[in-house]
Amino acid sequence: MNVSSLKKSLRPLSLVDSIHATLLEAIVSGQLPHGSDLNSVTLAKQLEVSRTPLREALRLLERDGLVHQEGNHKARVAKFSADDIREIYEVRLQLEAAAAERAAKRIAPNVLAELRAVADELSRRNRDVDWCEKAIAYDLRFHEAIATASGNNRLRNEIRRYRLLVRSFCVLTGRRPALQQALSEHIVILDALETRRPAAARNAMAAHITARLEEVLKQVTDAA
Amino acid sequence: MNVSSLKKSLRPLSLVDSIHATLLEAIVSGQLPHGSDLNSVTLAKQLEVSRTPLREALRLLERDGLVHQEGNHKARVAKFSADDIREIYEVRLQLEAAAAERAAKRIAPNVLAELRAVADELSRRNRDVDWCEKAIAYDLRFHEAIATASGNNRLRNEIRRYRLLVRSFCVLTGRRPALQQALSEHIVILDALETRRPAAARNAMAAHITARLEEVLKQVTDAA
DNA sequence: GTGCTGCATTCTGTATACAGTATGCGAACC
DNA sequence: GGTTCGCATACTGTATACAGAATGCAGCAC
Repeated sequence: MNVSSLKKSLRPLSLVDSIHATLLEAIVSGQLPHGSDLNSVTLAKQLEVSRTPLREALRLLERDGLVHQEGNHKARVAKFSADDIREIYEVRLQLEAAAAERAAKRIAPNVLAELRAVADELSRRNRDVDWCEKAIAYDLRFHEAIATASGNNRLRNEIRRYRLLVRSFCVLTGRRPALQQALSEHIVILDALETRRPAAARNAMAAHITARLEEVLKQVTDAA
Repeated sequence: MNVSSLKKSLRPLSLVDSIHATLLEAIVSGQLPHGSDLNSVTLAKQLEVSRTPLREALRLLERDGLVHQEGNHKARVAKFSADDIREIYEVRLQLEAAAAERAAKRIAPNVLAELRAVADELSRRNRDVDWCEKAIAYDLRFHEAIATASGNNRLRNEIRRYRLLVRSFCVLTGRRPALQQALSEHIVILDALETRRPAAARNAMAAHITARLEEVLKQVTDAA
């Protein structure tokens, strides 16, 4: 048996990492609304940790772009303007389009088959009660699979980072993303991947992300 | 007078930020060689700070990709394999190509004129004693100007982040980058920017970064 | 009543203290 | 002689303590 695979479970995340993960989840899930005050004393009490690891976690979140340090030494959950959202999607587009282009050459047939199978099922059974839930999980899996298939770990990490940001303002809008629409765009990308056309995959991914941006912007301006 | 513009100078960098900057400089300048041990007690003594802000700075450097946290709780200056370098340049290429494409539409004529003037001067006076120094400063300015002209702050920040990584292994190779070659590639990009051709700018930037990658890889494998 | 000043409170940033864990070396045993 | 166990040391991760800065409120002046 390969013992080294246990290492991770034996060595639990450092406090900093688990605080980071906890706050991350709280932010992207909307539990900590955009703009909320992050008082280190209060937060430390709530999380039952000391301020030292909490501070480190907050600094990481700042790097993630989810927390904004104000001039007067106050940390707040970041607020995103329409321009911020545009900027973020723009960078995300570049990263994911590159990943799709590379993935077209390298993605494993079984991964492709798996993605196609789920996409087909979602297309057929779009009246299921848990359809939304499944579709969201699929969306995650889809983008993650392509990011991984790019064969570039750093690219994959950057894509993950941006996915967090995007998730956080999907919650902000308070509405379900247009999953049905996204699914059909995914299928276009899948077609390109299956036929191993890098340029087509890039374009399809770019179109997908642009369309999602438009959707989010519409929701944001509607909400305002 | 606009007093708010003073704010930044009144509020000096936090200790964490200056430690971060100091170590960053030490790493990318080669003063702290790749692979060196980063003992928190020793480092804190050397920098005359306590371990708390130092730890935060180290974590940030880890996020920057310049420090690697090993399993046994040891921090080291990151070592980059040829594959790492390829991955980093790949991501950098996507970011900078996108910036160039956008900059072609938006870059201000006076910035363009300034870049062109320096490029011309460097082309003419390529025997000056301080030519290398000037050329390096120009390279920095060139990429920074384009990143800024992209009009996307996040994109610019990501580009800066990657430039640090790239700088750090230019030192690693222990050789001067091929500045003359880079300069002529810059001029191709400038041509595209001046004639406002986004696609051409993108392609020229992509070609430039690919060429730089090849150069660095050659130096790394030679050194090995 | 309105606005300024000074103090009390609170919060952040940094330093230090403490506990648990890894590391390296020497001694004992095979 | 080589290997293994155990201890001393050193280092990391977390908590706490302390100092300086910001905020808010009360009291005073106008």
